[in-house]
Amino acid sequence: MEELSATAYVILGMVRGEPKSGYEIKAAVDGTTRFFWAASYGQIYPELKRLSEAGLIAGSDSPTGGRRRTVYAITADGEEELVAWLRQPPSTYELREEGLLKLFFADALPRPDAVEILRAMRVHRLAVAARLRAMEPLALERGDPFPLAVLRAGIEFTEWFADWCERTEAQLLDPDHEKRSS
Amino acid sequence: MEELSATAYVILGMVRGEPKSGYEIKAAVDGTTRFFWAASYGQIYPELKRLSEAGLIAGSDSPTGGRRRTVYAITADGEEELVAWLRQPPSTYELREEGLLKLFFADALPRPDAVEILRAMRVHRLAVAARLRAMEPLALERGDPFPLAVLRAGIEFTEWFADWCERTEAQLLDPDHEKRSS
DNA sequence: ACAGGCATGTAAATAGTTACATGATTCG
DNA sequence: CGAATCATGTAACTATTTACATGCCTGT
Repeated sequence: MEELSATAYVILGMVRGEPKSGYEIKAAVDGTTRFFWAASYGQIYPELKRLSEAGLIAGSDSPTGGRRRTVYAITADGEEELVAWLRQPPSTYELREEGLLKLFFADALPRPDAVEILRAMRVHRLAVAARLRAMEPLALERGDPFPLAVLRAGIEFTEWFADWCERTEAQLLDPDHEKRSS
Repeated sequence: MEELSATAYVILGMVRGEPKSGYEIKAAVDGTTRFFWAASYGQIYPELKRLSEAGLIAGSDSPTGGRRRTVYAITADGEEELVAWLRQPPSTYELREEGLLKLFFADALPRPDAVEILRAMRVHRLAVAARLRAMEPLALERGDPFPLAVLRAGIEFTEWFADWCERTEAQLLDPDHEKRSS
């Protein structure tokens, strides 16, 4: 058997516990892991078929009224595969941030426009932080320690980033006195 | 004219200032933006051809001895395109971190193995932080404020992340007394 | 002589997004 | 009734990595 894709493991992890439909998996991803690992229908549905054929998940019809619906449950093989993957040291780390890329080249802009990049980044991050903070009470209620920890990583990261933007903006406007208000 | 890819702008930004060969662009990316925006030869060389045909960069032969070599310089049109892109609010933000994904599903593992994920993440981040710190003196010498700011973002982020791993590990091992040593 | 770095490029595979098509159900 | 949501799926495109092929030049 070939290597599974990261999306395959996202699916395995998501259907562990309660079985889910493709639609529900997408919703779960959007509500939780989206901030550090996304998945689209174009990945999910074909992957569900592959995982099903490989025997790592099993689909069963579960229509809601006249609306056809297939929910997938993890199999023993699937659980084994998931756990084996979890035990391997993680190897994908990428902070894809167009704002940092633009800032890197901001020398090509007049100073006020360059600073504007930082302002835009900060505004965006503050909005994200608010959304994540709003999700925290729900995650707390659920009581699952790992998703909660991951959410808090997202919150802390986003707030740290917004703060970094603010500090860097100040430094660019007043470059000689970095240490004044420590 | 169609929209340009992010890689196209990376190239435009990299050849602004001194002209560079494809090989040098790759080296520059690996030495600087790699931590938040990478590019491979498979993207760079075809993109150089496209940008050249679009008149945004201009290549000129510049062999080193008998070794053929083409360096590309940005054109006025290219500079305009780059600046227009820099002025638009950034729109790609993604923290792709397999470790967080694994941690999210770590419920499937016995507790010590779950904690091991955090330890592996931390070890990795500490190694990255060391590499980035080693690059700081050079960036300081160069005196370009934007690349330096971006590098420092990388350092701060990496160190924050390593610290978060440590704190979260401690909390998972001793969940009831989160506030003891504030 | 040989290793390693400079240099250009392509092919194939994998990954991932976007847009669309289809149709049912629910809620206002 | 119409909009939103549930639900499944595909096609086309874009992005990205990996591996390979080729060949020159420099230092040991």
